[in-house]
Amino acid sequence: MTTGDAEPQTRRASIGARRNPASQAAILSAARAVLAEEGYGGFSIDAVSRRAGAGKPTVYRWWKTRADLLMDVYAAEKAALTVPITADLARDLTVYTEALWDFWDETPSGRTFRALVAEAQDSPEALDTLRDKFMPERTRLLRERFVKAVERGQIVAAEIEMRLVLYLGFSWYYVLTDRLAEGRAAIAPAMRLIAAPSLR
Amino acid sequence: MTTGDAEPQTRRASIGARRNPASQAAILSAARAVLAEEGYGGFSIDAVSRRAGAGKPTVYRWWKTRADLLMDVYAAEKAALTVPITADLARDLTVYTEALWDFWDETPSGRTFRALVAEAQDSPEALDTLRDKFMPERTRLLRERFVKAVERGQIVAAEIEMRLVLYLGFSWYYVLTDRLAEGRAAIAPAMRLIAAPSLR
DNA sequence: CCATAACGAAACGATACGTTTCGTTATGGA
DNA sequence: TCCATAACGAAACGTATCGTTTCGTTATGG
Repeated sequence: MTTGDAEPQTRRASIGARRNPASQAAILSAARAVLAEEGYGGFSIDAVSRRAGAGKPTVYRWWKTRADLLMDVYAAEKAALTVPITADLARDLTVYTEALWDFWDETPSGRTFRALVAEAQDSPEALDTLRDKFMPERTRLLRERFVKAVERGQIVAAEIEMRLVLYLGFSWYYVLTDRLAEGRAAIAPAMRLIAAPSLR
Repeated sequence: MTTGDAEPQTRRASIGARRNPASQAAILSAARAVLAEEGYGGFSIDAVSRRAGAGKPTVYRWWKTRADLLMDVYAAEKAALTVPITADLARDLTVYTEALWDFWDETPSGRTFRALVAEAQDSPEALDTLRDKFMPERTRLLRERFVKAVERGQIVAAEIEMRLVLYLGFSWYYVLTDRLAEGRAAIAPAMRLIAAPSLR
């Protein structure tokens, strides 16, 4: 109860032979709160279900694995983040990255993201989820911006993947070492390098 | 016993009122084998001590935390990796990175590295160890190469940190998503970008 | 009206945590 | 030579979490 996510005292009884969305919402909210307060180390299904006032079977009914729950916690923040789209790729990337890092800082999402990456090292299934579902969804707009830059003739198509990974790795490194604040000043110059015109 | 790291059947009894280095060696070897075969998910102190034929107190006597043990497992591989030093930074980085990725692929070190990063998301102490001890040791030679490039007037000093993080993030992304094989072709062009001359 | 299914609670048997207790071993200073 | 000392492996400690099962309760929807 140290955050505003106080769960109701009243028991959430059955509403009949169908799933209760209120249970799903309570669990998501509890998961968010646990991550914010305890980080990945304190994130257990037991802790989440306790805090949500839900039974563990209810948690597993809605989410098969911890990774699935983490992904939904991340998605639930529904950040109003879009990648700007001008003719200046470096500038667009800089604006987006600064907003993303703010988002990671000001919500539990940074910790959720770190938890997802950690979870992916624990289980191959979680890694597949991260690689084949989470990342593609989250990098779609970003990739489009690189495609546009190709169409403008600024960079070559064969380098899209390489530049995208340079971009992602840069943010991953800072968030995974919990040094977002220290890396702030490096964003703009890094984006200029990542968006630099292909030579020759 | 599915690797060559078979542990002795003979019990390692006390050798008196002092630590037995054979126990340390057996535990390191067992930790290496567990990581290679089970990955981070199967890496527990129980599993390691069982495999080493050692008591858990012996493990904790030599290593305070799992992160400390993981760091020693990584260090024990003592890769014969050095960063070449010519006037061509991009080429030096490419040669080094390809060797590093081979090393990560051919030894349990890739998995050990992934385990370390995951462990750092679990505990703040492990993160400190990774950030303040492990990474500085592992990136010393790398940083020196960037310094040399500055001395040659190829890049500006203020960009060293930014370029180093671009470099590290690139490898982190591929190893943490278990996609080293797929990223191989991107190494050389990425290194050319990271080592590109500072403009103006 | 009643078969159905989700609900919270509690307990299950495993496994891992980090620590303690035990009997055994052999050192190294008195 | 003797003996306090400390590390050894083994086993057990109490606690926590895993994913599952069992239970009585609830209220739907065919």
